[in-house]
Amino acid sequence: MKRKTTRVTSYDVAKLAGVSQPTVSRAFTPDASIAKDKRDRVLAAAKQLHYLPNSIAASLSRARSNIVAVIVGDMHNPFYSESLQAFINRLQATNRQVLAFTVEDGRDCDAVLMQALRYHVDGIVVTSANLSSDLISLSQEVGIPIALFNRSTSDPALTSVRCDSVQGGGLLAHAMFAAGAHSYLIVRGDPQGSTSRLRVKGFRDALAALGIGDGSITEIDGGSSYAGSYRAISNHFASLSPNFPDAVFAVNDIMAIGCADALRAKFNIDIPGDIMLAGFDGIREGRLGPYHLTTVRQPIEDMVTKTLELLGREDNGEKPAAQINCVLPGIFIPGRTVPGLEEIAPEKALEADIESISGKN
Amino acid sequence: MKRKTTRVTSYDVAKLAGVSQPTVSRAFTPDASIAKDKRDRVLAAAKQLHYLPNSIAASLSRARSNIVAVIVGDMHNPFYSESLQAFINRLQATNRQVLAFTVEDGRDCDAVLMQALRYHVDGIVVTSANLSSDLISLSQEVGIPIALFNRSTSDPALTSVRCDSVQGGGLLAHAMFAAGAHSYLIVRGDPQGSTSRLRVKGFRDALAALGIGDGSITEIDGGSSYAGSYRAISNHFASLSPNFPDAVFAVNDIMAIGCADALRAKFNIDIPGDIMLAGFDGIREGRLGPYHLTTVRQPIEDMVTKTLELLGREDNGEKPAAQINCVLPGIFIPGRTVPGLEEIAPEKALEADIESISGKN
DNA sequence: CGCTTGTTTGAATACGCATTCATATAGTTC
DNA sequence: GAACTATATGAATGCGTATTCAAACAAGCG
Repeated sequence: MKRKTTRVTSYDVAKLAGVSQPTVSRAFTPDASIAKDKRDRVLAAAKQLHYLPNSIAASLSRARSNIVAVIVGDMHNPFYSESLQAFINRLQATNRQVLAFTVEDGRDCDAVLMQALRYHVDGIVVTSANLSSDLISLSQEVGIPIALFNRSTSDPALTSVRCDSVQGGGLLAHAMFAAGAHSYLIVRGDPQGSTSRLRVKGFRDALAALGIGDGSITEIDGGSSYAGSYRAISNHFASLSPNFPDAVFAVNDIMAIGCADALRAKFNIDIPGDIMLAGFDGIREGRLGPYHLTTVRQPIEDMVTKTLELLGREDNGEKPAAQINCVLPGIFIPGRTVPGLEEIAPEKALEADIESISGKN
Repeated sequence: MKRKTTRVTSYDVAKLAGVSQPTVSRAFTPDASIAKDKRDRVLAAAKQLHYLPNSIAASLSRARSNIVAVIVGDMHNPFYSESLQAFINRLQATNRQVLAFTVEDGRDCDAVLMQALRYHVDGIVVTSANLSSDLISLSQEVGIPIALFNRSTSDPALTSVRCDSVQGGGLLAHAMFAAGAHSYLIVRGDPQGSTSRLRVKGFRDALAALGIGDGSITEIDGGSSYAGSYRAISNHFASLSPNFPDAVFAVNDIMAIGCADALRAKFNIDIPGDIMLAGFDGIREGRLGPYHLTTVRQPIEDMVTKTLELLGREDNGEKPAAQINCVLPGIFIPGRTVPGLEEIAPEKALEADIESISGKN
C-alpha cells in the first residue's frame, strides 16, 4: 500500500487538454513549434492536475541530465565550501543542478566519481582530490568530461582550471621583502597536491631573485589544515625560541589563521609587529577582525566560469586539440599582517572586509 | 558528430556474457537471486566493456531516485555549510546522492523547490528558507516528503527537526547571570524566522525567572549576518557610550563574531573583561583563538540523523498520525567570552578547539 | 487554381533499466 | 522414482519523456 499517489504524467495532461502527449512535451519546451492557444490549453490543464514534468525521464530520453557533479575534497577548508557554493549558484542560474559529493581526506575519490558517472551527469568538477588514472580513462570511455578545479595535472586527458600559484606566491614574497623581512618560514600544505608545491616555488623563486638565499628560508609541514599548522608552528617555534623568523608564509589562509592563533596564544607574538604573516586563497575568514590577512585571492567566480565553459565545450563534443590548463592570476589583497600595505584608508578597508564576509545583507 | 560514444547498455553486457538483460540487472543488485558463476561472468563482461549501470534509467524504472535534495538558505552563515556538509556525508555513506540548491537571502525558495520536485527526489530538506504553502501542498500532491531543518513550522503537513532554541537561550542566560551580568543586550536575527525569536524568548524567559526585569534588557536587530551585527552593535554602542551593557547575546555565532570584532575594533572593549558575549550554533569559526565563544552547540549530526530518518519514514508511506516536530537539546559550550566557565583545563580546551576546527587531520 | 514553403500535429519509437510472471533446473523428501 | 519445493532464468512489459517522421493544414505566389 505504498506511494498510492499515482503520478500525473504528460498523458494525463494530454487527455485533459485534448491533445497528444508530444504536444504536452512541446508546451514545456521553450522554443518548440507549437500554436499559442494549444500551449495555453496544455499549461492550464497541467496546472489543474498539478503536473510536473519528470526530469529524470527527460534525462533518460534526451541522454542529457542537466546535472553537474561537484566533488569536494577538503571540506574543512572554507575555500572549498565557498567554491562549492559558487558552483551551485552558477549552475542553478543556468537551470542545471548540482550533485554534490565529498571525499574524506586522503580517501580516493574513485568510488565517488563512479557514482557520478553512473548518473550520466553532463560533467564532473573535481576539487582538491586525487583521482586514479583508471577512473580518468573510464570517464573518457563513457564520454563524461572531467575538469579539475584548483588542481593542476599532467594527465593530457584532463582539463584543469586554477589560480596562478607561482605568480601569487611571488606577490607575497615581494610584499614581505618590501616590508623588510630577512628570514622566512614557509608552512607547507599537502605534499601530494600540486597547489602547495607551486605556491612555495613561486614564493622561493621570487625571494631568490631578490637575493634572499636558501639559508634564510625554512620550511615546515603544516598538513594543510588549521590544526596541523597550529601544532607545526608551535613545535617549530618552541625549538627556535627566541630566534624567530621575520615572516611566515602559510600556503593557504586557513593554515595562516592557525599560525596566527598559535603565535599569539603560545608565544605572545604580535602580528605584524613582531612577525609578519601571509596566507593564500582569500577566504572570508581571513577578513575577520583579528586577522585581516594579507593574502592572494583566488578569483573564484572567474574560475567557476571558466571551468563550466570548458566542461560545456567538451560536452558538446569539441575535443580540445591540446590539453587545456587554464591558469588565472591571483589578486593581491593587502591586509594588516604585513606592515605598510594599507593602500586604501583603514576604515574603508574594514568596511570592505565586513561586507565581503557576509554578502549584501 | 556529437557524442559518438554509443553508450554501453546492459544488453551489450548480456550479449557478451551470454545471458539475458535481466540477469545483468540482477548481477548488479546485491540481494538478487542469481547464480554465483553467472554473476561473475556478467561482472567480468561489464568490466571488459566499461559498463556502468545507468542510475537515471534505474530511477525511472524503480520510481525511486536515491537522491535527496538539500536546499540551503543562508550560505554565508557557516552553520549552514556545515549542515550541508553533514548531509552530504551521511547520505553518501548510505549510497544516496545530494542534489544541492541554494536560495538567495530573501528570495522565495519556490522555484528551487519546484526543480527538486521535478527530479522526483526521495525527499527534500529545507534549511533556513521560507516556502509558500502552495508549494507545500504541491509536494504533498506529488508525494515527496519535505523536512525542515533548523526551522519550526505550524504547518501540520511539514516535518521539522531543530535544536531547542528556548532551552539553549536559557542556558546562556543562566551562564551570563551566574557570571554577574546585570544589564543585557540582545542582538536579534531574521525577524521572519522562528529560530531567532525562540532563542530570544528562551533567553528572556530565563532572565525573567532570575529576576532580571525588562528594563535591564535591550534588543537590537542584527540582520542575521556578520556585517549586519557589526554595524548594528557599532551604531548602538556609539549612542550608548560610555554606558554599555554587561552582556551581549547574539542569536547566532556568526553574529556574535561580528559583535566581537566591532566591540574590539571600534570601542576597544575587552571580552569578557569589560563585556561578556555569547552566541548560538557552535560553528567552527567560533572556536578560533581570538573568539573561543561561549555558545550552545546544535547537535548537527543527531539532527541530520533524525531528519533523514523522518524523511525515510514518510517516503515509505508511513504517514505520521500527527505532525512531527523533533526538538533536540542544545549543548552548552563553555568558552572564554563569559568569565568563570573553564570547566576543562584551558590547555585541554584549546586542544579540543583546535581539533574541532579541522577534523582529524 | 496548382504549386511550393512553412508551420502544427500525432503515431510510433527509443532511452536503459527493474520487475512481473511463467518456465526450467536443481535439490529434497517419502 | 514420483511429487514437491526452492532457486535461476528469460520474455515481455512498464517507467515518462523527447524525438523522429510523415501527414495535415495554412499561407504565399505566379
